[in-house]
Amino acid sequence: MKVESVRGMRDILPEETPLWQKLEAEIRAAFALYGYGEIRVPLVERVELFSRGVGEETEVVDKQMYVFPDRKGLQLSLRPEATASVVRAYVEHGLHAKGDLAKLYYLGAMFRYEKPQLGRQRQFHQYGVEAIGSLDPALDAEAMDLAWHLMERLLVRDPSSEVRDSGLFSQPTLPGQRTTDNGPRTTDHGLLLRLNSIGCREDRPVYRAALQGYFAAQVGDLCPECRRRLETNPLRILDCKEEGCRALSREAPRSVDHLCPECGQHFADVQAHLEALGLAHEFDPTLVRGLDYYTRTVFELCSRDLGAQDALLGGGRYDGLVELLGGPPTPAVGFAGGMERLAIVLSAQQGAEASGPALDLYLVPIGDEARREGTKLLSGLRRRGISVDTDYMGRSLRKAMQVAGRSARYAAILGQDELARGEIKLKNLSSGEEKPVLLPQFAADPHTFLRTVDHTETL
RNA sequence: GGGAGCGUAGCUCAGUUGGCAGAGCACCACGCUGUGGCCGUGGCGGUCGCGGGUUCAAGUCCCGUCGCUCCUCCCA
Repeated sequence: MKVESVRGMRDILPEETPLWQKLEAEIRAAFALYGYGEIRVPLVERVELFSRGVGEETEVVDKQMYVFPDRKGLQLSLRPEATASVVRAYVEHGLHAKGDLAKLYYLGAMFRYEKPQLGRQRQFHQYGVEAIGSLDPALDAEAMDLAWHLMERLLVRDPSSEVRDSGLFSQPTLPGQRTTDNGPRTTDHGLLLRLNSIGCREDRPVYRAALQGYFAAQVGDLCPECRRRLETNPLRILDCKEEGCRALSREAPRSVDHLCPECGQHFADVQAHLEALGLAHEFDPTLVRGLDYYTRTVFELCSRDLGAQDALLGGGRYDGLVELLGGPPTPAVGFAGGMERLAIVLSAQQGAEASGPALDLYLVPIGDEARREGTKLLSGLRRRGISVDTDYMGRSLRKAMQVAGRSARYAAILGQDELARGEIKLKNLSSGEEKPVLLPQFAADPHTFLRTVDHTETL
């Protein structure tokens, strides 16, 4: 019986995992630089965490969330995002009682029931940060600076390597868009920060009513989906890509015109900090995010090189979520990004980058006695820090040498002749230099003896 | 959710109006009996995604289904 993977769930094979490991390492390093500590929360939560926290009417919860009963009938969800879980953990473990800003980051699998396509799986991976406990506009700016810094260290653009022709990333250059033919850059990575403020809990009903009033008067020009949104979630209309809806959205009331004095000042302060940081940002009055918990600042970091699906990560403030989930009133800000999208961009960038042999040494045994001796030798070498492997496929000497040539920097040949003399032959596989060494001494101090076949210049 | 294209060897793909299932790469053996990269010869490898239907005959035509990809949508 052949069982295949579930739709939208894919394997990441050893060929690809080094890329993911690099991604994860860069992300962890960047987060650590900004003072964030890792939190690991469960993949499974009670349904109501997301239906209440993220919002019943959001697309993510309403249409895309995996929901199932456990054996006792408890309704559970595979997490569609992590912010709600992190906040639950923050409240559950009383982190607010420590009276300090909690800076938490996570990295891991999320689940959304979507139609799979390149860079979008049903099990996908997100990284993100949550800074819980401060309303300081400088913290909003710091989150954006962190996002920007992370992309800078990942998206080092090499003009000699063309972005892979994947459709998603081969959109035609738009008018006014810069091309990549003006040499290496150290500061401009084609990044653009889109920014808006959607106000606090008090501002929202006022703005929502203003939007409803505006769109209701022109309901005939809205797409069917947006006619529904008019009642359930009028903010989402601003996000619609239908030309008719977009035209209306351009003239629609702006959330920034419905901010209370505190929110208006906060947004001004955030922008002032961004100016001070020198981050290129663009005010986008139609930017609203898909999840209900956002308040005040919302942002997306986009790449000018990615065409229509250009958002690398998104985030903002969620000053009401901690209280909503049973904690004290606590402001917070964070962002999340998709790993798959980064993996595609990175693999395009370093596709030609050849990695060296994975092993230090490959043992080529000839005959049964040598294989027995080899078993002992391998175990000892590994305990001395030499990465080493041997043939378990019964290959001929020639084939074993072939395998050695592509998987290791050195070969060690052990046969009847060598055993009789108490020796083993070491060979530098890039220079071809070869010499016999005494077996017990080599086993005791392999690093030194491997260097004795390094005299010839390697190409 | 709506629309389109594609599923043939481990991988990349040919396969004509329906008429014996193919190539390159990879793998294995040999040339070269104990020395890799190059070259040559041979070999292994297939429920043609799956299930029905039409037909003397289906990889090819029809219906269904699963999967992937693209557009749209949503977003990360």
